[in-house]
Parts: sequence; structure tokens; C-alpha cells
Amino acid sequence: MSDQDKMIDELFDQVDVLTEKQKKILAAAIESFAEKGYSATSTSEIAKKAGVAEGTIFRHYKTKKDLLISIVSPMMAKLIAPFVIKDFDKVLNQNYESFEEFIKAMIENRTKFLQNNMQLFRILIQEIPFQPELKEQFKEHIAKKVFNRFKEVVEYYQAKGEIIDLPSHSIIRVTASTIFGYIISRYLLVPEADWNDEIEIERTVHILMHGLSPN
Amino acid sequence: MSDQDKMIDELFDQVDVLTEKQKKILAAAIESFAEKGYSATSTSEIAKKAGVAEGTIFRHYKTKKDLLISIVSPMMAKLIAPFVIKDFDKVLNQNYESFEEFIKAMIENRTKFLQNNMQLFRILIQEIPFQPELKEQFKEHIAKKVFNRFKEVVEYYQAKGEIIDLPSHSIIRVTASTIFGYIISRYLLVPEADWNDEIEIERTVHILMHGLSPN
Amino acid sequence: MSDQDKMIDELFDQVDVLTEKQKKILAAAIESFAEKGYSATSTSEIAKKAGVAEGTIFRHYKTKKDLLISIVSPMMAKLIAPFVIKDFDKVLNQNYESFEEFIKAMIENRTKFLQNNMQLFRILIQEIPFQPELKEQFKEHIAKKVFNRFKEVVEYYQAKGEIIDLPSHSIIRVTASTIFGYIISRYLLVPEADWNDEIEIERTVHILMHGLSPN
Amino acid sequence: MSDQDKMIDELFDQVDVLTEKQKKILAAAIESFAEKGYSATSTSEIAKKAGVAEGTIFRHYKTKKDLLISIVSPMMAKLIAPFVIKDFDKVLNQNYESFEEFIKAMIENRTKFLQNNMQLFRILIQEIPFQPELKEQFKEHIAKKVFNRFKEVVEYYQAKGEIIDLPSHSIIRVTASTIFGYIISRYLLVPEADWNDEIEIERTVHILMHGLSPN
DNA sequence: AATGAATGAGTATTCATTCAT
DNA sequence: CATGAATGAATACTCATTCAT
Repeated sequence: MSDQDKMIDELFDQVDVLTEKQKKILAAAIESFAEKGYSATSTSEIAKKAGVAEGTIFRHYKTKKDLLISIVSPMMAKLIAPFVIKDFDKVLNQNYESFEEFIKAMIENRTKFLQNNMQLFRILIQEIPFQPELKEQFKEHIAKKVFNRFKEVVEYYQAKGEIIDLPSHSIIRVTASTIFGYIISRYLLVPEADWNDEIEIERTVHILMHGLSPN
Repeated sequence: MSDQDKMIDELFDQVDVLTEKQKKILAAAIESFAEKGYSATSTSEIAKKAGVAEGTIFRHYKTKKDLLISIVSPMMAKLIAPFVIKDFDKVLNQNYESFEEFIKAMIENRTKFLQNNMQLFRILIQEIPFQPELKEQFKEHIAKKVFNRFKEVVEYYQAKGEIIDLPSHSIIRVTASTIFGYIISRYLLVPEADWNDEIEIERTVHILMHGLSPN
Repeated sequence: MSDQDKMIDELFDQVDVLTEKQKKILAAAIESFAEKGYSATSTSEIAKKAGVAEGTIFRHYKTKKDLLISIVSPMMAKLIAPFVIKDFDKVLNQNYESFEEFIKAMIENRTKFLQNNMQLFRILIQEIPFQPELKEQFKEHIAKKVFNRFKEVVEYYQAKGEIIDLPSHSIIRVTASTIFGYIISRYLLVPEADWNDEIEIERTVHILMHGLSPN
Repeated sequence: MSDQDKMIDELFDQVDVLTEKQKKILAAAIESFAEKGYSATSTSEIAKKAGVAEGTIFRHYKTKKDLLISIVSPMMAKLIAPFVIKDFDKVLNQNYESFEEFIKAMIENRTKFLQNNMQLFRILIQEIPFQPELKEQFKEHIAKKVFNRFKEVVEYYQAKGEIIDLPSHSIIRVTASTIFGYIISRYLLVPEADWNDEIEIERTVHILMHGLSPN
């Protein structure tokens, strides 16, 4: 079982088990969508890459858009999964002694996840602006759920006096920008550079927590 | 003369003056590319929106990709223009008494510029990943020129003891992430929110400079 | 047992008894063929409407055309059945004292039959022009058998001096036109009108027999 | 200029003049639609027969159905044209001294027209049942206009005591059936038979007027 | 400079049919 | 006997591009 296979199994562990061909279609679609974008990828190309007949794609996915959605949707769910579990606050309480710890843990966790699913992440951020359906899902999940969770966290640590007393949305925005900035630089913009991840994350979090000014 | 017109005149002040039709084509293309993406936009659609014959587009732009490039390329140039002027360091010396001032000025300046060219910025960031030609330009200009300029600036202020002594690339990355994070949130993700730009920029820069930890 | 079922049983009482699924396939095919035409109906559509798997259709009918033929063929047979029984002339002799009586009886009988099988009749007349196989059958049966039978009848009544002395083919043509004209108007063109069948048939036969001129 | 060409010019004498290619497309479509039916005819087939690129068809006709409509619609108009002229009653008064004369003239006139447009007539009657748009047009024109005109005529001659005193709709139905029965037999069912048109029309009208009973 | 008819390769999707289960 | 996954050819229609006017 290849890496691709495992990734796909992991991500698409839905009720219905996927057939071998279906997995190949998904893998081919993911590869092409990530590389050239959804619109610029033809179904015939996917079929060829997957080694199946073009009709086979449409037996499993009613339309090309359907195929996209069924790729991106679970990805989005998995991506935000850690933040939407119940008892998130208990997890917090027990696990992290400081906001810094929390941020570091989160970066490491999500970075590891994305590292294994970079193509999917790419598709996600590239297609959300064009697919109202995805945009809707994104707003519903990220905006409503993740943002609110983060808000709780921020306010929790603000109450403990660990973080600055600014509106939580501003704090969340800068934090998220910093994290995504790291991920995008690391894996999409200059993946070929010589990254020492541990140190770089350390530095990033340090700047985020203590700013650019020296003390 | 409409806003669109002015924007186009401003952006495309190249050697060759643009005919009326050409401007209309550009305006139509920008609108459609931004809305649905380059690949998903057809030339016939652009022609219709611009009120010209299909053939007219190809009289001015050899191919559809040509049209894209001739939209995105000058945009990229203008975007980074302030950073590639000669004597950038002198400008620095004279104008900004601190890194914080510099960052604030830069955000304000570039935000104002992007505000007027949000569609173009959208196209820029959405199409760069798919168009090798643009990617090349981007790397050439941003990576080589802007990055190096920034490096000089960072090191200048590091020497003055104004900013923390970390590798400049890390500092630049976090700084850029913070700025783009602001712009993207402000204009693309949640433009409908009630933003108080002055205050929000103030906060953003504050966090960037002094971190999330209270002192 | 539904009406559909009875109709199908009645019509397809061939050697091989039909399974439940087969009946459903036939019913679905008849409905769709009548509504949208043979060519415009897809086998998957029939399968869905019949509640069977696509493959099941092809287990019973080698091709889609096969399905059509096996629907239309028995219909054609039943439609002309009364005219091809042996000893048709004896039937004549005994039952009808005049050509008028004969025509009236025939209209009533065939009208009743068609009323119950209007969809099939529709398919019959709509597909005959396009299916050489059906056209052949039609010519063989109608032209050769029915026409000849009618000819005998016409000549029989001509000999008795009951009908005008014109070539039988002309008489048959006008008679058939009148009858089909009634059926098509009644059931296909304006079925929604308020028809008093008994009176209308009476009138139609009257005009046919005695013409439009008053005496 | 070929016969086909003349027929097409005659029939499609609309505002917009047709290009050479457009005429070829129409001719090819008419031929194929008549032969195999609208649904069973592919656009690629039409293109090949017309000697044009497939795209050319869609430049002139937005969809395949559009092509059908633009063939059948003017046909329908021309077919019923003689009955919808203004001052139809005056025409009547002056030209025909009896209903028989009128019927005979009408058959001759319309027969001649259909003779030259048999393919179109075929398409017309074959596709009306399946195309709601055509059905609508048919009902609007035939039902409302032609039927009403005929009604006037029938009542006119009834008042003159020339035709039997039955409801006009019954008289019209039988008359129309007889006429279409003739045309269909003559040109569609058994065109290969040895028809003496003049005599046959004479006989048909005779039967219609005076019935099958000898006097 | 501008047009728009024409193209033919390409598009997503549907089709009738097969076949291993 | 019935299934439904799989096929590949065919479908209606769109595409970027050309070119004579």
C-alpha cells in the first residue's frame, strides 16, 4: 500500500468504502487539481492518469465539481478537526501551561498534518475563492466554529494575564497569519530552501509572543 | 473618465498608449479573471463584456495567456515599485525614525495601493501558482529584489539595536505574513466586517513589534 | 394487480411468462417511449423507472431496439387481430347487416382496444417511420392482410349494392382516414375536450356513409 | 441553384439573409431529421453532411433544438399561410361557388405545397408530439386560427344549405382527416404506388361530399 | 484597427452494452 | 436471475485562435 493510498484511506474513511478505481481517480484528481487548478484540469486527463475509462469517473461522481467537493470537503473537516472536538477547553486546561505552549503544539500538530496533505491544502486554498459551495463550508466551519474556539482560548489566557489585552479578533488574526505564513513559506513558496523546522517554529513563535523589539 | 479607466490608465502607462477598445478589454478581463479565475474565463465572455468582437482581443494580445500576463505583470511591478527604487536606503534614512514607523508607513502605502487594485491583487495571487511565467517573474522580483531590500532594512535597524537579533529571513517572513494577513483578512476574507483601519493597523503593528505577551 | 399490469399481461401473453421485473421494465419502457420517443429515452432511465439494475434490461432484451420491437410487435398483432382471424367472411355474414353496421362495430371495438393502449399506439405510429423492422412488419401485416380483408368486405358490400362503386383502395383509404382521424383527434390531439363518444362516432359514420351534402 | 436551395430560400425568406454555409446546414439537418428523426440525428452527422465544422452549426444555432425549431417554425407558418390571410371570406365569396370547389382547390393547393416540402412536413408531424415549444405553436396557430377560419367557412356553406347541419367541429374533423389521409397515403405510406392524382382527389372529394352510400 | 464567420480540437457528460460476482 | 461497476464511443456544445473582409 503506497503513501498516496494511505493518505487517501485516512482522509476518506467515510461510510462507503472506496473501490480500487475510485482511489485511483481521487489520487489522480488531487495531483492534477493541485498542479494546474481545478478549471484547467480535464476529466479525460484525470481518467488517463488514473488508468480508468472516462465514464468511470462519472459513475462515482456525478459531475466534475462533485469530484472536487468530495476531495476538498473532508480535507477541510480533517484540517479543523482538532478545534471542534467537544471538551476542547478541558484539553486546554490539562495540556498546555501557557499560550506559547499551546501555539507551539498547534503549529506542530497542524504542520505535521499539512505536510502529509500539502496537495490537498493547496487545492483547498486555491479553489475556495471560486467555489461558492466551498466558500460556504469554509465560512460555516472556520468562521463560526474555529474562530469561536480560538476566541475562548485567547480570552482564557487573557484572563490569566498571559496575553496582551487587545480584541481577540486582532490577536487571532495576527496569530493565524503568522502560522499560515510559516506553512505557506515552508511548503509552498520556498520548499526547496534548507529549513530547520524546529528552530524556525521556535523563532516564529518567539517573535509572535514577544515581538520584534529587543528587551 | 471612470474609476476603472483611471485605474487602467495608471497601471498600464506603458510605451504604447491604449486604444479605447483595449482598455475595455483589459477592464473586462480583470473583472472576469478576478471573479472566476483565468482558466474558467473564456475569451468570448471577455469580448462580450468588453463590447468588442472576439477577434479584436487577439489583435492586441496574441493569446489568452498573453492577456493575463499583460495584466498581471505591470501589477506586480507597481506593487513592488516602492521597494526597488534606487537610493532606497537614503529614503529610509531620511524618512523613518524607527522600524515601527517604517512598517506602519509601508502598510499604509501598500494598503492604499491594493485597495484600489484589489481585483488585480486577487488575480496576482491566484494565478501565480499556475503560471510558470508569472512564478518566474515573482521569484525574480520579490525574492531577489524586494527580499534583499528588506534584508538591508532589517539589518540596518538591527545594527541600530531597534530590532531583535534573529536571522533576517525569519523576521521578514513574520513581518510579511502579518502584513499580508491583514490585507487578505481586510479585503478578501471578511471585507463586509466593520473595520476601523487606522486602529487595526496600529494594533497589528503593535503586536508585531512588541509581541503578544504583556509587559 | 394494477391496470398497467393487466394491460401488460394481456398484451404479452406469449410463450414465455414474464417475471415481475420484466413486467416492470416493459411498463417503464412503454411510458418513456410514449412520452419522449424511443431515441430520446435512455436505458438507464428505463432501469431507474422500473426499479431494476441497468444490466437486468439487457438480460431480457439483447439491445434497446429489441426492447422496442418486443413492445411494438405484439401491439401491432393485437391491433389487427380481429381482421386476420380465419373465417372472417363468415363472421361478417352473420353479424352485420350493413356496411354501416360493420364500420360502427369496428370503430367501437378498436376504439375500446386503443383506449386501453393509447401509449402503445402512440409508440407504434411514432416509431414505425424510423424502424425498418417495424415498417416491414407493418407493411406485411397491414398492407397485405388487413388491406386484403377490407377489400373483400368492401367488395362484398359493393356486390350487395350497399356501397358506391369506386375502386376499393379509395374507399378503404377514406374509411381508414376517417376512423384514425377520429381516434387521433379523440385521444391524442384534443383528449381534454368534452367528447360524447357515442354521438360523435354516430356522426362520423353518418358523414362517411352519406357525405357532407344534405339530401 | 439547386432545388434544395430554392426550397430553402423560399421557406426561410426571413429578414436575415442566410449564408451559404447556413443553407447547407439547414439542408443537411432537414434531410437527416426527416430520415431518422430529430433525436436520432447527431450534430456531428449534420456537420459532416453539410460539409462544415461542427462548431459552425452552433455559431448559427445556439442549440440543436434551436436548429429544429428554426426549421419547423417557418414551415408551420407557410403551411397554414393561406388560411390566415386577411379578407379570407372575400376570397371565398369570389372564388368558390361551392364547398366542394373550395375543398378541391384547397387540397390541390396544399398538396402542391407539401409535395415540395414533404421532408419538412414529415419532421413537422413527427416532432410536434415531443417538442412542447412546437406543440404550443401548433395549438396556437392550427387550433385557434385555422380551425376558426374553417369554422367560418363551414358555417357559411351551411347557411347556404350546401352542407349538412352537423356541428362544425365534426365536419372539420372528418374533412381534415380525409385530406391528411390522402396526403399521408400518397406521399408517406405508399408513394411508390401508381397514383393518378387528379382522379384520386376527385374520388376523395366525391366520397367526402356524397358519402359511401350510392344514391 | 476591427470585425465576426469559421474552425477543429477539446469539454464534460451520457450512452448502450458487457461481464465478473 | 439479478446486479452494478466498468467501459469507450458518442453526445451536444465550447474553446482559443485564424483570417478574409
